[in-house]
Parts: sequence; C-alpha cells; structure tokens
Amino acid sequence: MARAGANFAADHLRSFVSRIERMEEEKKALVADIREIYSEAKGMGFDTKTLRNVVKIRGMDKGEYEESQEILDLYLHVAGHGMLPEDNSDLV
Amino acid sequence: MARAGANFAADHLRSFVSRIERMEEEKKALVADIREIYSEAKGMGFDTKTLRNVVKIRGMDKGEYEESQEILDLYLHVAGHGMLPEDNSDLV
Amino acid sequence: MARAGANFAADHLRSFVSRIERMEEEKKALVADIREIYSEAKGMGFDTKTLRNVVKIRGMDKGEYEESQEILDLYLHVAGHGMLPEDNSDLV
Amino acid sequence: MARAGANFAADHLRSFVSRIERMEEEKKALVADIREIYSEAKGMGFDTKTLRNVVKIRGMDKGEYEESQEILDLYLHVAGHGMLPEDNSDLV
DNA sequence: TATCACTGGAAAACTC
DNA sequence: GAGTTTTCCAGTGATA
Repeated sequence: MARAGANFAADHLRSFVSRIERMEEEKKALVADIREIYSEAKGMGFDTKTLRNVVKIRGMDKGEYEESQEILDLYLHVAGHGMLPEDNSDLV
Repeated sequence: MARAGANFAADHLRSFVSRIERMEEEKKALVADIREIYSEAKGMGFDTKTLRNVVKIRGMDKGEYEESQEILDLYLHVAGHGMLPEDNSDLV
Repeated sequence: MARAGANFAADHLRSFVSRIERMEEEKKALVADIREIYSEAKGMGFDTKTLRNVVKIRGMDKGEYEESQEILDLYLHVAGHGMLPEDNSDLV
Repeated sequence: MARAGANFAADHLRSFVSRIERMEEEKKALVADIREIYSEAKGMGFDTKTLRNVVKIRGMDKGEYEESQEILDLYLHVAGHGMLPEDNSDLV
C-alpha cells in the first residue's frame, strides 16, 4: 500500500481532532452547568453578581484582594479632594 | 407628479436615517476618545481597571455603593464560615 | 431554634459556592487536558495553529448558518414594510 | 516643597477623571438625542423597529465583509498545509 | 415592569 | 513573561 506514512499521520490527525472536539464538548457542557447553578441561585433570591464576586474573591490570593481595595480607596480619595490625604504614597 | 405622498415620506425617511447615522458616528468617536484617555492614563502608570471603577462609583448614588459592599461582605462571611456572623439578617 | 430562615439561606449559599468552585476546578482540568493534546500533537510534528484552525472551522459551520439566518430575518423584516427590493431607490 | 511627585500624579488623576466624566456626559446626551429622533420618526408614522433595522443593515455591510475575509484566511491557512482541498478525505 | 438583545470591558488562553 | 486574541459577563437600551 502506498502512502503508508501519510495514512499514519492522517490517522493520528483524526484522533487528535476527535479527542479535542470531545473535550471541547465537555467543557461547553460544564460552562452551561455553571451558568445553570447561578440561575438556580438567582431563582432563590441570591444576587448573581455578588455571588460571582464571592467566587472570584475566594479564588484570589488573600492579600491580593485587600491590596486592590486599598488602591481603589486611594484613587477615590485623590479624585474626590483637592489634596492628598496623608502624603504617604506616590499613588502608583 | 405621481406619488407625491410616497416621495414625501421617502424624503423624511432619508433625513431620519442620515441624522441617526451621523449621531451614531459621533457617539462612536466619543467612545473611542474615552478609551484613548484610559489608554493615556495607563501609559502614565495608572491602573485602568481601578480608574474605571472610580468613575463608576462616583457616578453611583453614595449609599448605593456602601450597600452593595455590605451585601458582598455578608456573602463572603457566610460562604467562608459555618455559622452566620451576627444573626441579624435573612441574607437576601 | 430561632433564625432557621437565615441558616437555611446560608446553607444554600455555601452549597452554591462549593458546587460552582468544584465545577470550575473540573473546567480548569479540562482546559489543561486540551492543551496537553495539542502539545502531544505538536510533538508528533503537527502544526498547532493549523490544528486549531481545523477544529475551529469544523465547529463554525452551524453557528455561521444561524447567523446568516438572522441577517436574512432582518432583511425580510424591512422588506415586509414595502421598503425592499423595489422601493430600494427611495431609501438612499 | 516635598511630595511634588505625588501631587503631580494626583493632578493627573483628577484631570483624567474629569475629562472622562465630561465625555460620558456628552455620550449620554447623544444617546438621548438619537432616541429623540426615533421618537420623532415614530410620531410621523414610521415603524421604529424597521427603522432601526435599516440603520443596522446599512452599518453591517463592512463588518460582514471583514468577517468573511477572516474565515477565508482560516481556510487558506489550513489549505496551505496540504490539508485542503484534495487531502480533505484524510481529515474526517 | 420585565425580558431581550447588544455593546463594551474584564479575564483567560494561546503565541512568540 | 509580554502581547495579542478570544471568550465571558455586566450594563444599557429597546420592546412588549
């Protein structure tokens, strides 16, 4: 049989493509499931946006979140007043 | 001339469409300008996401922001511990 | 026992959060697996970018069809108001 | 004078915020104007939804063309690797 | 009022 | 590890 090498490669290619496509399907289903849970929570009166925030924050490094809050506070202070509050930072 | 009414309507339609399209262009340009400012700020070392947050919060009613923060804190507490912190709320 | 409602809600909140976090973990693992397959294919001499394009094209057909249907619906809606195709000249 | 750097940064931050807020206001006004035009057209007997569709279709052509070009690029990239069109049979 | 669709931003993932 | 692209979600506006 001619082109044995090509067939060999083609077989592998087919295999890779089908494996990937199968996993993409699983991933897609998983995303749909997650969305479904949020929807369910919403149906019970929970605030979806806040819930997403909770999951995000819990997934963050602890200090990471606090730091981002501090930066936000600093920006808010500076934007809202004529002078820097404590003069203890270069802002960025 | 026949179809005077139709032409009349067509003239108005043309006018409406062109006026709308012109304003849509202006709006598009404005959005691009705003994005440009954020980009400029970023180039000076400011954190873009935080900056957007500042603008958003400043545009919110004051109590509104504080309330959303309190709800977030409550959710975080509940999600992170086995019991409710103060027992003074129905959560939602 | 007092506060049954709050504890009930808290239990649900914890349940939602843990279910979501668990699924997010699965999703994360799945993404890693997919990446692994691409890596394996690359090791066998396949061009990763091309392989991704193949998967994308194969998955795109359905979506493309639906999108073209939506555009057709738009045209039909306009045409249904006597603006297309004969009256087209009156539009611009 | 100490802290010149911080004040400098603070001034810039305030400037960015006020410029953005001003432009957001303009954008808001523009959106209101567009809505007003649609309302005016409606008052003259035009169907608002159809009118919006007309504007959308007229604005869509360019984008649609670019999208089809991207799809073509995908195909060409795959074809450039000897997978299309003759070797198509080996793919699936 | 509430749902639907769309635009625009944030985050994630792949590439180099 | 940085930049770019892609995917996802929040917010806004229109419609019923």
